[in-house]
Amino acid sequence: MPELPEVETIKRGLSDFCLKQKIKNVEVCCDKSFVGPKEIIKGQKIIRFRRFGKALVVDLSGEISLMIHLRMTGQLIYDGAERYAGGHPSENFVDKLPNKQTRVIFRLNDGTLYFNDQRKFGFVKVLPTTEVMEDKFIKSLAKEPWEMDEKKFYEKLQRHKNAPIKAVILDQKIICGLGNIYADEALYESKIHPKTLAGKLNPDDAKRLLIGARKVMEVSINSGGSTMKTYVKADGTKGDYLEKFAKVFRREGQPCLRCGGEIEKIKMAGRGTHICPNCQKEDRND
DNA sequence: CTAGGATCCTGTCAGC
DNA sequence: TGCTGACAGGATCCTA
Repeated sequence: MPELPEVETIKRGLSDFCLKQKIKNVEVCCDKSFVGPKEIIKGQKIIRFRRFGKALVVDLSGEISLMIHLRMTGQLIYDGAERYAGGHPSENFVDKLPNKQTRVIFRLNDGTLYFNDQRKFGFVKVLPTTEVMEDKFIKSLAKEPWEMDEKKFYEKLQRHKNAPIKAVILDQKIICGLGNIYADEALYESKIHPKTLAGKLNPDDAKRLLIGARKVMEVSINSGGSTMKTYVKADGTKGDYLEKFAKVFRREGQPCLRCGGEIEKIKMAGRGTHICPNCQKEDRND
């Protein structure tokens, strides 16, 4: 669901709307979605938002933090004088809230922050601010594409030489931030077939892939993420990476914007995978 | 250690 | 209409 660009966009948006607000009350509608004691966050003020890969961290006063992961279908929606919504795209962004998928409700001074999550894979976790960096998930994350050294990336790929490259770049412990959309887009950008074994890639391939990953995510962040819909002053701009910038994701049957060939959808590592079979050749005899 | 598949959960859609 | 299976922007756990 939300990948790095979407979480980054949420981070920026919520920083605008929720910073310095006090959490007056917390209502947990689904126990599975909330980990830790909820009582201790009541009365605390939101002082900072941070992002680690696809995880959002909300630092509160009193040395308490919330770690939020949206996984596949999570959404964060702030409803105040204006509405700001991000995460899994759905019409719920404009629906009445709370709704059937609302799992946690934060009552703030000037509005309400809803954590919605259809499939309940995501969660909000309470932990001391000092322990955020020790959190098992956050600690395990690899660097993001912008911080990743090209050589180190190539070396990492060699350590997974028998796995298809798409599966490798979806692993947050290898490179952090890519999900199903941006993995497909980055591979298309760098003209690498997703089934190519990581060990078959040469240093130049690795470099192109890394640069491609940075590029597709930057474009998305600059357009407000692929799924963001911000309803600011009711006229609302809408994040539209998929419609405007995705070159292969959900474009099966349509022409490749580079060669005119037909985009195909295949299945890989249990995920739908989009390629231009002409630009991304599977067989490499080098 | 790596690689691959099942699994968590709810909802929607295509095809009988 | 009703059922059934496939699929969904993620990550973990288990097995070989």
